[in-house]
Amino acid sequence: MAADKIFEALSSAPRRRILAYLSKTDMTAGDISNCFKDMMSAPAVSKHLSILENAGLVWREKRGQNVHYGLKEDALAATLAHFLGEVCPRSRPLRKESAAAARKKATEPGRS
Amino acid sequence: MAADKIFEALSSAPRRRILAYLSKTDMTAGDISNCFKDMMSAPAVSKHLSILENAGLVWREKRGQNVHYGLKEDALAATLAHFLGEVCPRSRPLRKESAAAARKKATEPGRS
DNA sequence: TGATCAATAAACCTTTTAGTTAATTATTCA
DNA sequence: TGAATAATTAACTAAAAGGTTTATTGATCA
Repeated sequence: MAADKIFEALSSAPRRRILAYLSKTDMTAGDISNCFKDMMSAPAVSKHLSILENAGLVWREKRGQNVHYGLKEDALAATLAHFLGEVCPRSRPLRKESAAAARKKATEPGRS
Repeated sequence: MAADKIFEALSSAPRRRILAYLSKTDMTAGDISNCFKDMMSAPAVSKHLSILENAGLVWREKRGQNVHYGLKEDALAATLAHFLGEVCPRSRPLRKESAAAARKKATEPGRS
């Protein structure tokens, strides 16, 4: 199931931090690596990125020498909203609203 | 941080399944263990329950020989809504609504 | 009062995760 | 073309997760 990979990906604080960065702007692997330079090596960051990509939470695109990463908001919002709807009955109205937002977004242009 | 434990707790499919059960009704440890009887032993389920409790996602109460468990919806909803607000800008309206719902609930009677 | 049952704790084992350094691939540019 | 740079892959290690079986605790009841 897709949600398995997504929740697994979200279980790591560095990975959630990467998602937070990418929610503000797209970044290259090097940019992201720099944010963690006093915490872990570039290959470690690269692995986190591939886990996020594999979970469908980010896109990646090679441009010249660099690799750019960006957030796929909808995948994240849809999974969490679905889960909330399943587990928190009171949140079901939220889920509907989120689905509507996702639908609206899907008709707009742009990546992700 | 509290969110760390919560996301860690959510990264396991059996634990998410337990939360889904508890979203329908409170259950004893034995009830829950039964739902997993062909997948894992009772001590394994007990460990999952203690992880969920430690993350603040469920409450537990000993009644006679049994231990009853129940979902703490608000903790879950608040954490996921906060995270969504942080990472998915488009979801911020949802977050506000969720906060309002939690506030309203807080003024009502009842456990959790 | 001691046998039984529910639940958890302890001890242990195996697999997975998360990091490291060194090696590789692909691109740029002097 | 070949030196430098960005990013990833490979090989390895230490620690943590997740399961098992056995032992323990505490409540019930014949």
